[in-house]
Amino acid sequence: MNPLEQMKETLKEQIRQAVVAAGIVGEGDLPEVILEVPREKAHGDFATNMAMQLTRIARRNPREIAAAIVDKIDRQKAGIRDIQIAGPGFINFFMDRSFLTRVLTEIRAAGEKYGRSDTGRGEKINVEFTSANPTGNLHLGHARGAAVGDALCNILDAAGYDVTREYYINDAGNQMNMMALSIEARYLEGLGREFTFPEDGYRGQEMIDIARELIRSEGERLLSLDREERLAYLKEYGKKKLLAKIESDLKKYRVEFDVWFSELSLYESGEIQEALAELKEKGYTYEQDGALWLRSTAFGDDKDRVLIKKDGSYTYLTPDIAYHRNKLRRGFDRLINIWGADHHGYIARMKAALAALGYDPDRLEVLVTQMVKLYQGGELVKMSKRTGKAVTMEELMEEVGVDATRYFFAMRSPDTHLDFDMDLAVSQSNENPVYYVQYAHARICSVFRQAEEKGISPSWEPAHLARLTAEQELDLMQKLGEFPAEIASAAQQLAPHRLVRYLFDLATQFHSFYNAHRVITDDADLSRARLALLDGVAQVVKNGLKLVGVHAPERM
RNA sequence: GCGCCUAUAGCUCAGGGGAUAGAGCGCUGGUCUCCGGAACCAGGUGCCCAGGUUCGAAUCCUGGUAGGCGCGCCA
Repeated sequence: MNPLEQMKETLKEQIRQAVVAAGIVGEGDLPEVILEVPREKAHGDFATNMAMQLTRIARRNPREIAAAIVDKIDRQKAGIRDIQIAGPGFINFFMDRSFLTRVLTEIRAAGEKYGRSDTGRGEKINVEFTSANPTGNLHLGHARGAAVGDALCNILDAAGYDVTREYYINDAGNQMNMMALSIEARYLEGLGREFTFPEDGYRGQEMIDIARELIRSEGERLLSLDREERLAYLKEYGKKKLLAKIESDLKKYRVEFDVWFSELSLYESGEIQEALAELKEKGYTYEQDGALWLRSTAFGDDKDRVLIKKDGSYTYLTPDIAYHRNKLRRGFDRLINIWGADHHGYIARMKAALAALGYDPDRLEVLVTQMVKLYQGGELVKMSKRTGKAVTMEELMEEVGVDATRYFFAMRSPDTHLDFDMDLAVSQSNENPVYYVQYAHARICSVFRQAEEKGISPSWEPAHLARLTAEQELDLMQKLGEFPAEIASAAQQLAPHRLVRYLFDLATQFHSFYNAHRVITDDADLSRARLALLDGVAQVVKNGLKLVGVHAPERM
């Protein structure tokens, strides 16, 4: 626990004791102490609404209650400089802030590990994201899911959860046959043979590229195979190629998965049959119109769902049930799925299926990322899956860059409909928020280069750090002290964008400080202390950006 | 028709029971003999509508309105 958190805990304990000592309520009825950092400086370093929370129980005026509590607080023990009762009954605490310099010592000692905590207590979480079908390249929407998913995983990991990143490969459904047919058509086309492009085929450029590659390596050999054999070959070949491309795109995007889980493997292992058998045994299936149905309405779904079609094949849902069952049987406490908004209608049936299998459906949490609209030159860029016209993730990385792309996606709440402004993201200017945060880091590195030339080094000697008494310095140290709690709260709320917000605010505080104070001065002790402060800021910016998947450059 | 998401400043978005609702962009003006001006400081109009719960609602509930996305024995 860092010094700031220690101070908050001590204060909370003092408040609890004071409430009881004042005889307002018994220990058992004590509400949780909520301690917040007020927006207004004039409202102190911390504030609690305890007195207002107690009005109903105590049946007294909140300001009176507040006065009674304040009277019993041991100011010295809690390191309090002043207490004020304000507004409807807030108790505002003004702390002795000299202890804040200890935050810098803490950061220095922890280095890259600063910010980590054990809030998650090693809870095992499986996060499944991206999971695009191996029928084409990753595009804009996948880039959002990947940025959010990976940042979330990093944050959960830093907060002490045991995280597994997983990609579900849909390599068994009809879409794979369609992929093979699409490549076949392009192959025939490339060889100048007669062909008909399948009606719902994939029209992306990647199908043409794969066909061309095949023509180079195989020539006309595939023509001699019988149709079934040829399509089987193309299916396998295409899958390998497309998956390799997906994996390499993600790697460029700085996302790496722990598990690539094949849907096909569920057929081979017999787990689909097992899952079906369990559902049948528990009595949640029935036959109708020649199909096998899941009675998902028994668990809050809109309608029942088909598991086995009239033709004997599975619907998409069936292997997916087996897959989620598999994840739970692997021992994960929680499953988090990140899905695009176009799949949100699927949540209810998946949860229903888990409930039917006897699992608590709340163990599955689905984060839905809303649609991304791309703007370029002030115009909406239209995309169409049918014609294969879409902005790919690769293009995005090339044109915008990984840092800006990931920052842009991570900085928004997943459930907001996002307007992605290409011009803004590309612009190497002060309009672009990603540079603002990175610049804080680069600027500090530059100061350190200057300091080194002059032979001045940072110092964490308490006597030197005690020189950091300016308000902006104390505020900065407090902000740095909040970093671990920010990570923990972003993890608990599954909200990576909160962390991005924090980093932006930290950068603002730093730039503001930097413009108001010189770091390298004639006062050697003060200079050394300020360098220690800058070291702390740089470390936190770097650690924070890393969680978002963004580099912290030393020069820009 | 039903379900999910969204509605906050001119634009893009934070805030999700608490004090005077914030930030970026854009606009206007200012700061620097000095460590990087991709910086800093100052300037302002706003919680879609109507009810309800509460000491207190932008936040929670109900009902509307508007936009997005779904609603297949496709995946």
